[in-house]
Amino acid sequence: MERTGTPGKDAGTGRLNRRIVVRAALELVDADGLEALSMRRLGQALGRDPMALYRHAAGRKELLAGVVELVLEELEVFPDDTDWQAQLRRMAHELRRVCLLHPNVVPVLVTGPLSTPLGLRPAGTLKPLEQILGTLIAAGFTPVSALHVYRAFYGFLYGHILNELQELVADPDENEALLRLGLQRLPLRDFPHLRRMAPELLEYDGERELDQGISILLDGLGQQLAVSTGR
Amino acid sequence: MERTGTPGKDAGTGRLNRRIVVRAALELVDADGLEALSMRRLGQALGRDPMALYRHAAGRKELLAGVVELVLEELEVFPDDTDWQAQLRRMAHELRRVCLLHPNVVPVLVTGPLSTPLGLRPAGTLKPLEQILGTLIAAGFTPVSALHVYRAFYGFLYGHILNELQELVADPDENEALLRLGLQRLPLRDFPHLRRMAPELLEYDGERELDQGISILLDGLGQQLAVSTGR
DNA sequence: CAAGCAAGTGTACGACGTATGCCTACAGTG
DNA sequence: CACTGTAGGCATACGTCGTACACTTGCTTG
Repeated sequence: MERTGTPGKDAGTGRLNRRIVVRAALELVDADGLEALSMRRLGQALGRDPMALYRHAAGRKELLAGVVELVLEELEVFPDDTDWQAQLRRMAHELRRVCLLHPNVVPVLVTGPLSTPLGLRPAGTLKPLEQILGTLIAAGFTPVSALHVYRAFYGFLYGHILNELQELVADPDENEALLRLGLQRLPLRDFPHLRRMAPELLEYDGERELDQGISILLDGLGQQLAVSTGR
Repeated sequence: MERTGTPGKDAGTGRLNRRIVVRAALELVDADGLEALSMRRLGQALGRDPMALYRHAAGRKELLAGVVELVLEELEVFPDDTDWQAQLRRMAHELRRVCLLHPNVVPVLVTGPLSTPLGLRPAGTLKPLEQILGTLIAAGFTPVSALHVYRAFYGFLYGHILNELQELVADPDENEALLRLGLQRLPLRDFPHLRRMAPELLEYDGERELDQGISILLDGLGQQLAVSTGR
């Protein structure tokens, strides 16, 4: 089997392994989007026949699960901090950071769990759940309460990230024109408010929005905890 | 052009229009999932050549946007209510209800906006935004504040719905076995808490979870409003 | 060295979205 | 009535996709 003269840094030389394959997949997705990830394209990028990839990933879907796992591995884990609220805030910003680095992965990161029962998910994708459980249980929450907080927290977080990624645009000027035009096109009778909110819509600060959202959540949680403790 | 003898209720008889096409697409997705929706399958279901569908939808992606619009049309709009918090709670449950009716549509409902700027979205998909803006502005919020509340609220809502749909299972007994097995498979060192939380994980009440989440949000909002009003 | 296994490839199939050009039916107009 | 324009539909084909299956190659181990 001749392998010399194949283009690319590591492509075509040495044996593949799962990590190499998944990493190349992530690079492809980051560069050209989810739909650009085909087994043929990936095989080409690695200097291999596409069929070779099936030695390292069961199929395209499972490969994408590996990509998600790889992205979540980039989440930094923090030393134990006694302030669980500060911890949650940090985790939120960390997930935001990672998702902003890999915006094209977010759709599959967010919808993947819909088609994979928790018992079948790759361990790496369950790390955030374990992390929050650990943080909250260490802070005195019962496992049930910790789980409820996780659901509310991550529910909001995913929603926020989806919102923020919508605001990412290549060209802000072009976006403004498009938005104003699009809003004008809406029927006045049905959209009296939205039609005149272009300035507000154009002003978006994702980090601040996230901070405010987390504050709302934590305030509300604080109040609920006070209520259930005061009983 | 002979049209007689074509199977199906309305399939094959009369002219298509966009509504018929989009509705048939929704039925296909509801029955067999998003991936089952191909132009060929849809054409077959309608007793038409797949190429005929392009007269009514620009392409598959735009067709899916129409499906989402159709689903959002099912959201009931309520008479004006002076209690904006009760309104928000109702809207949340209404969206939940509709999403539970069409779980297969949720992935595209949630991720669609990532690839379509707001100015290019079908008007129907912007109805929820307008509704919340209207409700909050009528309750005295400024447009900016209303927009921020919308983002926090809908962010949480989408996250909650994604969570809840994960919990939908065909066979609860099989799910339990799978979950227990899956949790046991996790390394104890990395997942000390999650590994023993099968009972808690198995107990899920989506409606209650949503109610509690909304309460958390509204409490937190109430507190933030009190802070900014007390300035 | 031989056997076994992991990694890789050749070939092909069924399926996909949609470009392009042509056909049919119908409505409107002179 | 004949003609034109338009909406709806279809035939053909192309490039692309995921992956089944069988075979080949390379490496490791006894």
